[in-house]
Amino acid sequence: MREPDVDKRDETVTADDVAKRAGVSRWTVNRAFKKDASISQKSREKVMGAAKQLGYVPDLLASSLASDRSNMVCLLIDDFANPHKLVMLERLTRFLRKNGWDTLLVNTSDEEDTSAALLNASQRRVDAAVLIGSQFTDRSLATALGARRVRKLIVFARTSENPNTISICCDDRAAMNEIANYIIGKGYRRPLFLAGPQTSSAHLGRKETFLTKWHDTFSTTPEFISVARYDPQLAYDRIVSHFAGRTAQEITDVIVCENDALALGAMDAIRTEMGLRVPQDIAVTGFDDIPQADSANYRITTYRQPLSAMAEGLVQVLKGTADSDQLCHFIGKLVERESA
Amino acid sequence: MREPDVDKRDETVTADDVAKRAGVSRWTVNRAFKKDASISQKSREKVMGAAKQLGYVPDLLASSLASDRSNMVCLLIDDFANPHKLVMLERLTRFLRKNGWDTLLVNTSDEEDTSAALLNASQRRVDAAVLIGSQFTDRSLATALGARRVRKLIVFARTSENPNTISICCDDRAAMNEIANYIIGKGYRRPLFLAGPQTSSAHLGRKETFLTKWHDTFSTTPEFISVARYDPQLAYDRIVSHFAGRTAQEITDVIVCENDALALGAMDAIRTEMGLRVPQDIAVTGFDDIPQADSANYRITTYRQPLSAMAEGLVQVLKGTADSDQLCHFIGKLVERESA
DNA sequence: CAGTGATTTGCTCGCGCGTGCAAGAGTTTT
DNA sequence: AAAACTCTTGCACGCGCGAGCAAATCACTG
Repeated sequence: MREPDVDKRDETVTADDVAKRAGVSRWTVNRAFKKDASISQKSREKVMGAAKQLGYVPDLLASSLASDRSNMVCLLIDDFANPHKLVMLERLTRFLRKNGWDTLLVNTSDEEDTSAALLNASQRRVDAAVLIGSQFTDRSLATALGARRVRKLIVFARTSENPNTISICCDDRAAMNEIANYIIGKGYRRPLFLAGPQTSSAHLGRKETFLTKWHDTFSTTPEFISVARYDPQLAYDRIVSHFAGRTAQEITDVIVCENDALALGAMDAIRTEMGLRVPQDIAVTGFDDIPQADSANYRITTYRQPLSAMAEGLVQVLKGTADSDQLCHFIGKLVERESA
Repeated sequence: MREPDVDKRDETVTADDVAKRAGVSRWTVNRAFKKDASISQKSREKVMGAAKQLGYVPDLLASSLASDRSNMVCLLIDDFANPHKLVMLERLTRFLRKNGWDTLLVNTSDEEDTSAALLNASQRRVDAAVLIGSQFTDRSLATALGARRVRKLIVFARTSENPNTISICCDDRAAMNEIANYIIGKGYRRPLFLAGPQTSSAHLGRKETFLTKWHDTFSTTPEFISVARYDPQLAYDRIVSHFAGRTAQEITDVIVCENDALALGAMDAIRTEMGLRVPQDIAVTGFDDIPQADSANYRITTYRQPLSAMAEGLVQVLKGTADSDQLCHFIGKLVERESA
């Protein structure tokens, strides 16, 4: 059996059409499509039958306009060189969709300011805007908040000092301390910290935590360098230039990277450009546990954020059932591999 | 100076409010925000002034409902293990946004069928749905077309036999022939083709083209193997199992991969698991020119699709100004590196 | 300054559905 | 069997804006 009334599909079929066919009112039709609506089993079946015949589905645009809830969230991202973003996108879209939210993806790498993008999102009445990029300064966040009708501004996988935003992230301090302890336990004593953009407070968190921890333990502050983007290529170049003309393995015995994207570049530089071995000559650690970190070529010792739990946290924030104390204290897991 | 009337921002400000303040009608207000509307310079300035004071921006939701144009396109993706997707997402979102379209990202890796996702997209009245995943069979496309109100169904970076879809892709046949010629010219004579999911007609195109070309030249048909997803890890495992217990370099001198995602895994397998060198023992070619292909560790000889031109083509399709003959014949560029 | 055409402005009606209430139907209690 | 419920259904009104037309205004010309 094929769908009946196939010819009708060109014109938009509204709840009124279904109502006429099912012999009920339009409101009963729309009730039939609401999960917890007050409607009898009998008329729901009548409606659903008619709806299927006509190929009716509720119009979410009209629904959003009328109810002032769009069931869309806007994801702002500016950091497409970092493979971890693909993982985050996969996880977030899946969890959001499973819970009834659609995802609006906005590329903010072009925008000088995120506020334009946020303004645009607000024009669509998104229920929330989620920042998962890296270049958002707290200042730009502040101005961005000028764009209202964005009910919730959420910073994902990063801490934010801005009191008007909700931050969902793992406990970076605990995580970095765990990495530091691991490194110390392994006997490394001449670390180099490779950081990302200095505008990001996340990296401030990780870098500061590591440097502080090290200082507390050995009373010396390790060297650190940074790159402008979380981009393996930039990390590669930076490592090369940092060690140019020096005997790297005598200066440094481990490179602690702010995340795996940087670690990839660092490892490539160590092996290909400098001709050294990881971890024998110089060890490397990362953060995020991206898929490549587990590949045969890299095998990076890293820290896995509990992305699914964090995505679940985001859903709870959207539902308004979140426990705000827990949102910034997700606990991940150190993944020990061969790179350190 | 900070924004005046800050206190007003909590309530939604509509065109009516602006109209009252500017001393014009509501329709004049909305005209002021339309690029090519018939409105005098003077009243536009009046309106814009009032709008800025009140913090007004047009509501795209209401606009979409009234005009039946949402200015949204839906991107369907199921292939998050392929790093190339991140590049595509970056490019597409940027071009779309620059031309006035917002992007709805739908993760279809969970869905048994894409039609559910398409149905959902249609409920949002997207102007077009763009398939950039890999698992869409032409059969599923056919059933997916049952979900109407999706004005345009576009298959991006892949050919499609379905006449109801618009396919935007580079000329795979020309590209693969170029790769084949390159390989032949380099003197390789024992190729192995590593393909992706057999449901994808794109891979059919590339694989078939290569095998046919080879047969035409040497009257022998090379061996080929395949994996279920464009995932480096799967490619790694497949290559390992394929050569298990055999002296690989005697069987094969080049592995032609359907894309870079597979090439990454293949190279890792050759070097790490089999202890061989690329390209001296076994060469490798890819397709897509993902960022990692250019990294010091891989240096993959590959084929770069003209993504920006293709994204521009998508925009033209949306605008209705596309030259349909050209949509499937974008020409890319062979990028010669050290892997073959 | 009336007359003509070009431009600008206002307006009616509708996009498809949600909210909240009141009327109707169905069920239980005494 | 009437009263007292509960559940279900229908409805007026509104969400914010757009298409298309009619009225109003403007810019010239002779």
